[in-house]
Amino acid sequence: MDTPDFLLQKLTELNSGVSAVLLEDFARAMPLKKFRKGETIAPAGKVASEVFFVEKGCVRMLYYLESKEVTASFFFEGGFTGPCISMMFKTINQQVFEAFEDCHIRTLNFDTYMSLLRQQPCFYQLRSTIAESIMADQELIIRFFLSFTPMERYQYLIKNQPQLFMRVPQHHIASMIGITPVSLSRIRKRIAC
Amino acid sequence: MDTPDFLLQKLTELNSGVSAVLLEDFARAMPLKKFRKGETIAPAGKVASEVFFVEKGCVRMLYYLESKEVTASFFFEGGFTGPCISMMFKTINQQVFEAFEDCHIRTLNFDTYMSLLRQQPCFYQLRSTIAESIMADQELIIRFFLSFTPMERYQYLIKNQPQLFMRVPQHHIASMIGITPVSLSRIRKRIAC
DNA sequence: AGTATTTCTTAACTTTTGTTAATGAAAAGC
DNA sequence: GCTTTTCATTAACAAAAGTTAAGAAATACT
Repeated sequence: MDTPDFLLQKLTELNSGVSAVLLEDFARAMPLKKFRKGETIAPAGKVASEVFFVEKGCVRMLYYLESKEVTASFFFEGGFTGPCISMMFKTINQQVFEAFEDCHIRTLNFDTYMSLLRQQPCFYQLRSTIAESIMADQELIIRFFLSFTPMERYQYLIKNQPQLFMRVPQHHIASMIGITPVSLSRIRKRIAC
Repeated sequence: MDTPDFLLQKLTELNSGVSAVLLEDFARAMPLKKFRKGETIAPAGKVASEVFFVEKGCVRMLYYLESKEVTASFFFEGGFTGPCISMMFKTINQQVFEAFEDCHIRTLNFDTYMSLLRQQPCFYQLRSTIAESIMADQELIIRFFLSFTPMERYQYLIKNQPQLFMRVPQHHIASMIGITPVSLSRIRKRIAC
């Protein structure tokens, strides 16, 4: 019913060096929560207390700025995400996470996390591995903005994140690329002709 | 003469939870290397074997793209940096690091790092802390690109990284912002009037 | 000190993006 | 099934950025 098999599989794939038995303990410490489409999984404005694993559904991460919102990214089945910075550094969270579809989310609570690390210091290996893999993803995104034009960014996403186009409307993709929906529409026309 | 006092201070400030004695061992494992202005500290195109601490001078990080180069960032005294992703995941390095001024760099070699972690597993705490602090920096940069216009990015840098403007020519700052030097010049004019 | 190089600015022109508004198509809600 | 809302496209115009080139100012080098 509520077995964390999928999470365990993804934890294993990280190759953190932590034993299978311990990874099971870790996975079991992440209870399942369900969210309806549109619900907020983590709000901005306060210190976050938990991070997530997407078991089913799709999560949108966005920033609010002067009453406007900017979509930063989407996370699908198998993804680790959440307001890590707010939770780890106890800062006010700026990253809003919302269920973009009906979602099954496994959550890792800060206190649970700390107690796991205290009991079993080799979970620090897992922590390093997760942080470093997020770091690698972010480095790609930064390079994406620094060295690609909006058109190249769009083509990059088509090639590298095709699932995005099956599940997310175009105006959110425009936002991720850093342009308006109207501009993306024009870019698509330029490519087609 | 060659004591790693400054590095030790910065390691301590990370508040990783690792004891002062062990941090000293860690700092001593990072030998000092000197680079002349313009020299390459880490090249692209091969798997990186070490990461850095800037003890003196200024390091530029850049990407090559179709014979063009894009400046991504600068690191000054007290900064941890280097081709972490290449070193940790054994991938071909894309991030070029060069001495932008004459530099004193302390280097952490991959094998040394691994042996420190093996001997003293609590260095994993340090590893997590460093990875998470880089993650926080990168998250800011992504937000910087997603939600600011070029002019707002320029104003953000003036406010938050004034040392940049004392030590780095403007065309490199334009590159970091994601625009051409000509455009930055126009933005400066718009702000002045 | 004098020359060469780098850096910044400005101009003119092209290309791209933002903005606003209107239209039609598709999807969601009841 | 019908209405409402969301979404993508297009047009027209304004604003901003890219490109190329030229010139001035600052810097580096010998």
